[in-house]
This record gives sequence, structure tokens and C-alpha cells, in this order.
Amino acid sequence: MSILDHLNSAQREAAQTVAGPLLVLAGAGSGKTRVLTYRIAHLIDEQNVPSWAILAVTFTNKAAGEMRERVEQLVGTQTRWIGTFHSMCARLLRMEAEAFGLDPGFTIYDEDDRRALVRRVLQQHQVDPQALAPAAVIARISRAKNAMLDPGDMAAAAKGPAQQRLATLYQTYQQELRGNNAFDFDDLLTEMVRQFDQHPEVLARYQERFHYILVDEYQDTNRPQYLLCRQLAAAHRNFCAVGDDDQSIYQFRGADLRNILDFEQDYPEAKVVRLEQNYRSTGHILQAANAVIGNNQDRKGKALWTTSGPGELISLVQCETDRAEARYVVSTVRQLVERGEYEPGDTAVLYRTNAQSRTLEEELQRSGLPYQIVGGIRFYERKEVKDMLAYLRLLANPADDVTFQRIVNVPRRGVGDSSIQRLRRYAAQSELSLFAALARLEGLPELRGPARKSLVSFRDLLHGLAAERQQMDLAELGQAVYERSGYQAMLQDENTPEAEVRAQNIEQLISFMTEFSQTRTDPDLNGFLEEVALMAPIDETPENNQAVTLMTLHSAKGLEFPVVFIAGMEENLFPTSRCVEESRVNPLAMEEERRLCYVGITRACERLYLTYAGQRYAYGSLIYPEPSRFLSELPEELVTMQQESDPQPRRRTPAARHRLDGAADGPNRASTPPRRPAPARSGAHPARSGVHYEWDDPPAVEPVSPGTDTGDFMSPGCWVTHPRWGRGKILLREGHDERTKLTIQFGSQVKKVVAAYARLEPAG
DNA sequence: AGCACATGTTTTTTT
DNA sequence: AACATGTGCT
Repeated sequence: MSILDHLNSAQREAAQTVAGPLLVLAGAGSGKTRVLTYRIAHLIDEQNVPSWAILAVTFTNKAAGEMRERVEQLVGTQTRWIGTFHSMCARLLRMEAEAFGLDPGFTIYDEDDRRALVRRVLQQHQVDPQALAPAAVIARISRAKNAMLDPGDMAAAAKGPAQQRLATLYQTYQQELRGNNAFDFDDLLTEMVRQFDQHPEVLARYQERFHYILVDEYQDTNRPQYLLCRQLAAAHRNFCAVGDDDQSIYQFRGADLRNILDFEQDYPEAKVVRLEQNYRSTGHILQAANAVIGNNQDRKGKALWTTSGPGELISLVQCETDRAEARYVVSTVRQLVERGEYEPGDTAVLYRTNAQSRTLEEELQRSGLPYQIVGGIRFYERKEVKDMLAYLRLLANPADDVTFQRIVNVPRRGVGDSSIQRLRRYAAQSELSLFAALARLEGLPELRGPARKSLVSFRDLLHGLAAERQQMDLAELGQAVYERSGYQAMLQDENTPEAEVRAQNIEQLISFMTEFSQTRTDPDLNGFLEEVALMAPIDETPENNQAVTLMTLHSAKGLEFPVVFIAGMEENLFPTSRCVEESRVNPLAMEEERRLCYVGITRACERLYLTYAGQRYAYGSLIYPEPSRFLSELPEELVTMQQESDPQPRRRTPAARHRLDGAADGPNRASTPPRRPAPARSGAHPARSGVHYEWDDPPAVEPVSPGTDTGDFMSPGCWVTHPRWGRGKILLREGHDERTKLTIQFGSQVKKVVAAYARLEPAG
């Protein structure tokens, strides 16, 4: 009896092919994670491979933790080297800091720190941030790093003065990073690859050590990650990559599909195993997923299949407003729960952008259903938490000027811009970090008065903490920072509910520190800061299988839920406006967005609801979106359509009213009942018309509001009988006179008929 | 130094 | 709508 008896034949083949390179093309829900865990278990238990000789790389820390746990359940052995690329690199860079000539206390800069640094670099070069947005500079630098280009390479390849200038900015940015003893996310990978290149003797140790290397979500690896795999696997070549080209959704941050598409060229002796049997979703859901992804050109091509039944139809729900959409989601969840069919924890609501979570959250809050949000305002990005971490970071890495400046005057201690300015100049002259310059304040006599006094006490605070650091455990250190920095007093003095919440957050941070020191064998400050810096949103969401889960489609990668809602299926939202624009130039641009849609659909096991709204708030004003093109890619026979009106239409903002009044100037306008939302007018501004749904050609659209009293039995909402399909409900009327077309729902089928030819009769 | 107020920017997704 | 940055005032 082998562990592998629990797998199907393709899975088993993937798990037991341990020698040589192996590519596992694993479709959504095909048991990929299962294969990986069983493969590791098989190596340890049946091939007698010591667990330290196995390296497994996952996409999130959460996935790593789950895999570690399952392997332990199977074979009772802890696997030490399971983690993300970033955490593995951070760990290796620290472990080998001496060999690499690095300071192991290095700080990992997050997006905020990176932005702050770029701003400073722009200032230094007297570049107007209006003319060259910091975000654009960050993006270009990141792209260069993902291509393994250093500032010199970029300068050499520069065409024209603009690119030349960018290379200069990149160079300064990089110097500043190193000067602060800091790495950004990209650096962790590129530095690792470079250090291995420059120190083959160190690389050789790890090549020798890791007999077996497994990489999950290989379709989302970028160039440096690819190179790292190649370096580490070079000796034993027991390299197993698992991925799905159809689920590649991180090309925007440098993921390169070639890594998976060209695997067989890179490793000619590679074996390829395909997992196409889906164990997750019903037939209808799977068909829908296959149909949508079938519109992509750039793929290896595969078709998932299942032996489970067709299941329910997919619900397509047209909502009047984003608020109605949120209410629909909530009331549907409640119905499913009340009928005893599902628990709240069985359901997930997915969306394209985090901004969409707010309305959903408000409605969930009102409903009293338990819910949790993944991402959004992240715990470790709250100002008070970041401030506290900044103190700790500065203790770990006194060379970090960005961090120094973040907290030198937080809480307020009367150190203003001009004093910092002076200190900076002094530090620059004496080639010291700000922290070191502070320690030698006697060399800066022109700084006097209250500012000097404050700086001296700030210095004493830091030196005191640094001196006592060794005698304290992690949480004690956190507590000491909280109290002695004056942060606690500041929040207490504020005496507001908000300050109270912030105080609680800091207390929670300190209890995380306690937990960290209790659960780690070697809990040091660097390790804690590293873990915090490399957390994905999903990692910091505590496990709660009792609650409705709200998250972005990206965060949902790798997860599954019995019931899935995808909200905001609208053009310019999903796909995003940027993508829509870009796809005009580059048709392939739409493909990543479509893969994201595919990922979303395939998260659902049993029920899938796709919702979209005719009105939505974006950037604080009303917009009138069109249904997403991905909806029209769903085969009609798989869906059932519903409409959801807004029982309490929102008060229009002055800005929105202005726009609506401008749009609708028909004669009936003035007599529109105040309680009813203004029906969309056809013709004048089709893009701004309210709720409607279009299958193919752009139609003239009649208002769709239940109870429209035209007296005509062919209005939306009316029931009709068709000689062949029986009783049905009219969803939509388009066109005029003989060209009137009706969309009618007969049972679970939606049909579109031409009114003049279909022999329809009124029904109840 | 630090505040109140005004203006401008942002939403893509995340390690 | 929320947030960050900038300006002018005290």
C-alpha cells in the first residue's frame, strides 16, 4: 500500500516521477496541491529522501503553511524549506550575508517606502513629480529589475534623453537603497541570482543540498525566479514545476508565460504530465470556464472535464445599481443559509478591485451575516502599525534613513523640516546615516534650541532601546517602544474612538510579536520584520470558515468555494478600462483579464452568480457601465437571467444629477416620479442608459423597471406564453415596431425572439 | 512649527 | 469618496 494509491493515474504519475525535470500542467481543480503534497510525502516516506533536501516554493505563505501541515499529517515529518520565492531569498540572503558581504539587518522596503524613496530621488535630481510620476518611475525600475537589467544596462540601452534620465534615476534609487541597507521586493530576487552568480561556491552548497525542487504556480514566475530555479536545479535536475498557463494573472508584475510554455526547450529531457480531470466544479460551471478561456489565442490548450453532473445553471444577475448588487448578494446568501443548503462560510464574493468591497461590506454589516474581507486596508499598512514597525526597523537597521525620517517626529516632538534638513546636510557631509549623525550631534552646533533638545531625547530613546534590546524578548521590545516613544501617551491624550482603535491595533501587533516568539525556534527581530514585510493579504487574514469571504479575484487564486459570486461584471471594471484601452493596440492585452475571469469562474464548486450593475459609483461620481464582454462569451444554455432593482434608489449627488439631467431631456423628464430612479432613455446617450443588457448588436433599449405601466403585454416583467417553450417572463425589449426583439426567460432557458414572428400570447 | 483649508490624485491586481 | 500633498496663515 503506497501513499500514492489515493491519486488518480495522471496524478500518481506526476507524484512518482521524481527523477529529472517534470512539468505538470494542472488545470483548475485538478488536484494540483494534492499532487504536490503527495509527491513530497512520497519522497520522504517511500524514497527515503531527508526532508532538508527538498525545496518547495509556493505562491503565498498561507499555501506554504497548508502544504507543510498536510505533509506532516501524511508522514509525520516537518519540511523546513517550504515558502515563497521572496521569503526563501530573504532567508538565504541573511543566512549567507557574511559570504555575500551584506549586512544581515537589511530592511525590506514595501510599496510605501519605495515611493518615499523615489520621491526623494526625484527631488535630488530636481525632477518635477508632476512631469514624471513617481509611480511611473517605480514601474520602469521594477520592469528593468524583472528583466535583470541594472542601471548600467539601462543606460547603455537608453534611446534618447528621457530614457537616459530614467537610467540615472534608477542608479540613484539603487544607491540610496544600498546606502539605507535596504532591498525592495524585486531586489530580493535579483540580488539572490546575482550573489549566486558571483559566489558559485555558495551556490554549489545549495545545489548539492536541494536534491528535489518543486515550484507551484509556475505560470506566474518571472525572469529572476526562473533563473533562480535554473541555478538551484542545475546539479540534480530534479525540478518539478506545476502550473497552468490559463491561470497566469501576474504578467502585469513581470510574470513570464514563456517560463511554462518553453519548459520543454529549457529541459529537453523533461517529462510532461497533464491533469485535466476536474474534481471541483459542476459540469455547467466547467463548460462556462472552458468557453470563456477558449477565446484566448496564447495558450497551450486544454479542456477540463468532470464526471460530476451538470449542476445548477449559472445565474446572471442584472442589477440596477451597485447597491442593489450588494443587496442581491446578501439576500441570496441569506436565502441559501435559511434553506439550510449552505453555510455563510461556503460562500465567497470576488471582485476586480478592492474599492468594490465597501458597498458589499456595508450591506453585509446590515444583514448581520458573518463576513471577512481579504486585503483592502491591510493590518500592516495601517499608519500606527507602520509607525511602530518603523521604530523596530530602525533598531534592526540604523542605516535606514527613510525609516528614520518616518518617525523622527512621530509622535510630535518639535522636530520640523528645517531641523531635519540640517541634520541631513550634516549627515551627507560626514557620510553618515541620519542615525549615526544624530549620535554625533556635537558636530552640528548650529542646531539649537528646543529642536536640539528634542533630537537629543530622541537619540537617547533609540540608544536606550538598542542597549536593552538583548535583554528583552520581542514583545517586550514592542511594548517598550510603544511606551517610551510617547506613542501610547499620544493616543491616550487624543481621547477619541479612532485613537482607541489605533491603540488596539498596536496592542494586537504586540500580541502577534508574542505569538511569533512562542512559535518560532529562533525568533529574532529580523525574522519578525521579514515575515511582516512579505505577507500577502491572504496570509494576514485569520482562518475563518464561518464567514462569507470577500476578496479580489487575484487573492482567490488557488482557493475554492461551494458558492461564488463575481460582482461588477462590467466593461471598464472587469475588464478594467486600462485593459480595454490597451487592447485596442494589442489584442493580447485582453487575454490576461480573461484568464482572471477564468480563475474566478473555476473557484466555484456548485453555484456561480455573476452580477453587474447599470449604475455605479466610481471616483465619487456616478457612472453607467455596460455589461462585461466576458458575459457574452458564456454559452446561453448555461445561464439563467435575473434582474434586481434597487428598492431604495440612492439620492443622487449634485454632480450626478447634473450629468443625468444633461443626458435625459425628453418631455417626460419632469414628470418622472421622484421615488423611482429615472428610467434610462434610449437613443440619446446609450452609454449612459440605465439598466439593460445586450447580447450582441447594440440595441435601442427600453426602460427595464418592473411594473412599467405601458399596458402592453410585451413589456419587460410581463409573462407570456410561447407555443413551443411555454410560459416565460420578458426580461428585455429592444428595437421598435416589427424589429422589436424580446429576451425571455422560459424556465431556466433564456431565449431571444423577434416579437413580430414569435406567436406570443399574454399569460397570467 | 503646526494648523486649517484647498486642491489634486487615485483604482487594477500583489510579492 | 478618501487620501495625500500643497499653501497660506497664525
